[in-house]
Order: sequence, then structure tokens, then C-alpha cells
Amino acid sequence: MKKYQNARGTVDLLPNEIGKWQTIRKLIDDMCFVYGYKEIQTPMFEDTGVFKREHDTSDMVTKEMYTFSKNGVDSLTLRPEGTAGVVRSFVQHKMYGNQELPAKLYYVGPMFRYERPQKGRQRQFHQFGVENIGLKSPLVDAETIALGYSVVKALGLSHVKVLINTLGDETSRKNYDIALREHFKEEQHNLCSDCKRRYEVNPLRILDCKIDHEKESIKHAPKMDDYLTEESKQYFNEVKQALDALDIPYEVEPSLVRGLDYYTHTVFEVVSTHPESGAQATIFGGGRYDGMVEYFGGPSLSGVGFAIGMERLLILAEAEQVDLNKHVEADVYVMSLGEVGNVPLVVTSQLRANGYYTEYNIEPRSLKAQFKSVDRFKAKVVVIVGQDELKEHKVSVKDIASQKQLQCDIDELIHYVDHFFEECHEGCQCGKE
RNA sequence: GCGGUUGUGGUGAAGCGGUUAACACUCUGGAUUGUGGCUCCAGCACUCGCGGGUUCGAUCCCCGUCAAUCGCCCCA
Repeated sequence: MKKYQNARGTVDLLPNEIGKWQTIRKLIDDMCFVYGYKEIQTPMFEDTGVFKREHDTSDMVTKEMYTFSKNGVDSLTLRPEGTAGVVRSFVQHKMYGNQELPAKLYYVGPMFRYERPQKGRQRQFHQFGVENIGLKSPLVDAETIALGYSVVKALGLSHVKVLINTLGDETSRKNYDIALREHFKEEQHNLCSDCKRRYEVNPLRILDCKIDHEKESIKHAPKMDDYLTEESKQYFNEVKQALDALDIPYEVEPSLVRGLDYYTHTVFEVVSTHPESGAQATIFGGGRYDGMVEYFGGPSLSGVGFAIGMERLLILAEAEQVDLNKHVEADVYVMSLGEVGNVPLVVTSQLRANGYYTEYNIEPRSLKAQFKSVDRFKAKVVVIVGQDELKEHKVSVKDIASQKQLQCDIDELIHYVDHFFEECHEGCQCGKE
């Protein structure tokens, strides 16, 4: 028999760790609610063209996509990121027409990229992202960063820092790109092999090279600043002022270039400064995109958004010893002693119908074994269904904390269990202290 | 896509070219036949990721493969 395991780069989220995901999910929902964001769910695969846009040279688009076809004609792709699908949906459903802008949307779900896995990098991973589309303002940029930062902070993470930069408008960006190519034209052959490739793909990245950063040609490379229009500079200044006003600490990082080619103006990242985050320190990244809505056939509207890598968030939470797990404890454990038939199940069912999380003993086991189950489930109250009591239509109820035990009529059980979970009035005979 | 490290039960891990693969935790049963959490005793890996090779013989050596992990690249 062939043994299977999960495909490379994927993970099973097992029950004992799913609590973390539920905690984080709730936090996201709550945070988005107060910011006025609504959830949107777009399909996990789309026409390849949605993701593979002209001029996009990122690795993600050129070599990491899971692309397939079932009829030899259509080309479909498992989504590698969330923004494209959301913008496509925004345009398709003309969300710019019947509501106040900006549209504020968020999504949570799996993304797929064919990469070599390592810590913090999987082939199927999860992102939480937001898109704010339709209103171009430095305030919105700052607000968006604030939302992401709030989530990170609300999780209790402290070893993070916010990096921001501006790429200017499309013209600024294009001119700077040309200037860089011109500058490195003669020099490119002396650069490292990665930089040679970067020269072709995205010269901005050469500035950030770990190998070549000492080279004169890099030190004397043109500065982005000189290519920004006055308007772009002003825009960036206002973003920074807003962040200051919101008390969000940040660093301007001139070499910060986001991977996706559609960004303009503000780009930002939140990186972990914790050593255990390893090579994948970026927790979330995003920025403003001016041309995308139009690209998909919508009006000329600008958007801003980010995506948070949830696995990375959880790695950092682990490293910082933030406990996000839910610790579930049973309310009641129903034990069985002797020939009691299906009574324990019936009793359990009644307790559950009254809202108590109840576990019960199914097969005959020693009392000791059953008490071990009580401990394992961390049950607070034990109901003992024994054949002796049953003759008198009674069961025993025991409060674990106080060790108090009493017998009651089986029909009044709920009443007694209620008492163990509530404050007792004076003179109550339930036995609880 | 490139380079390095690792791979022994549910978990953490010893181990060695040679008849029964330590130890600890967990788990199961018993001492204690209707009241646990302590203690004590017993049990729990036809097998050392998978495939092939070397050898009289391999968990241990070699090759391949799969996976994890670290760094590069890239990115969330």
C-alpha cells in the first residue's frame, strides 16, 4: 500500500494548533470591523491573465504560478496573491458605481506559489489582506498602514518595525528606472550574477545587493529623490506626517522596493526584528497602486493595500512566546459504572442541549481510567451514572474543584449542574460551597 | 533555481558494521473489583524516511530519492 503525505510546501493544520488560527481570524475580523472594512471572498483560481499582467517581471508572476488548463484552451492559475482578484472583482461588479468610495475590502485565505519551501515560506500559505480602492490620499495610506500595524500590535508582538518608501508616480518611477539602467550600463558586467539579472529585471534592486553594496558604482548611483516630482514628494511628506500624528514608528528605507511591479507612491513593509524569524522576516508588505483598476477596465481609480503572511505572523508570535491558542475545557464529564445502557448518552445529550460542553464514557472502563479522562478534558463537573443510583432514578453529581458530591433525581440534573456553574443563593442545598 | 545540514516509536532523543535498538515523557493495564491527579509494577519500534548498492552481515558505509531545516534568490 502506498503511503501518502502532504504535498511539498503544504501543511496540515491540526486540531491542537487550529486555535491560533481562530484567534487570529477573530482579531482580524474585529479590527476590520472597527475600520469599516468588509470581507470579500474571491475564487482561489482565476484566468491566468488576472495575475500575469503585461510588464510584470516579478518572479511570482514569471515562474512561481501554478497554471493549468482542463480543455487545452483556457489557462487558469491558482492565485499567488490577493490584490489582483479583488480589483478584478471590484471592476467586474462595478463597485465604484453604487456606493461611497473608497471601497474598503479585506480577504483571508490561501495563496499558492511554486517556491522552494523553508521556514516562513510555503507553497500554500495564508494571507490576510486589505484593499482600499477609490480615494487617493496620504491619509488613506497612513490609515492602511495603521490597520495592519494595529493587528500586529493587538497580537502582542513587539519585535517589529515599519519601513516605508515612495516610488513616486509612474512617470517618476519610469524616469528613475531609465536613469539607473543608464548608470549601470557600463558597469553591469562587474556586478554579481544576481545583479546582472536584476539589471534586466528591476535595476532598483541592485541598490540593495548584499554582495555589491560596497562598489563605487552603487554608492554613486542616482538617487530616487532626484527623480520624484514635487507632487510626489509632497504626497510622501503628508503620509509621514500622518504616521507621526498616529504615533506609528517607522523608518524611511530608500532601498525598499516591493516585489510586485504595480506599486506607485507609498510602499511599506513591516519586518520582524526577532532573530528566530530567519530569512523570511517580512510580515507584511503593501503599497499604493495607481493603474490597476484602469488596467482591469475600470475607471481611473487608485488603490492602496497590504497583505500579511499569517504563517509568518504565527512564527513571530511563537518566537515572542505570545500564546494564541485557545484552551478548551469541558464543562461536564459523564461517567458510567456497571450496566447502565444508553443512559450516559441520554444524560450527555440533555446537558449539551443546555449549552454545556459535555464528554461521556462510552465503553466500560475502570473508574480510574474515567477520572483520567476527566483530567484530560479538564471537566469541571462530573456526573456519575451508576447502576445502583439508577435503580432509584438518581445520578451522582460531583464538583471537581470543591470535591463536593451529591445525588439527585435524574430529571433534576440540569438544575443541579446549573448550580455548579452559577452563584448560589443563601441556603441553597446543592452542595456547592 | 543554487549551496549547506538533518531524517531512529505519539514526542524528545541515545546508539553501533554483527545474536533481544538505551533512556525520558506520553499512552495502556494492574496494585486500588464504585471515586482520579502521588507512588510502585508491567506493557508499548517484526524496525531506524524511502529505493538501490557494498558486505558473510547494515539503523550505522556509498549512491539515488523524498522531506524538513539553514543561507542565497525571491517574497507574505
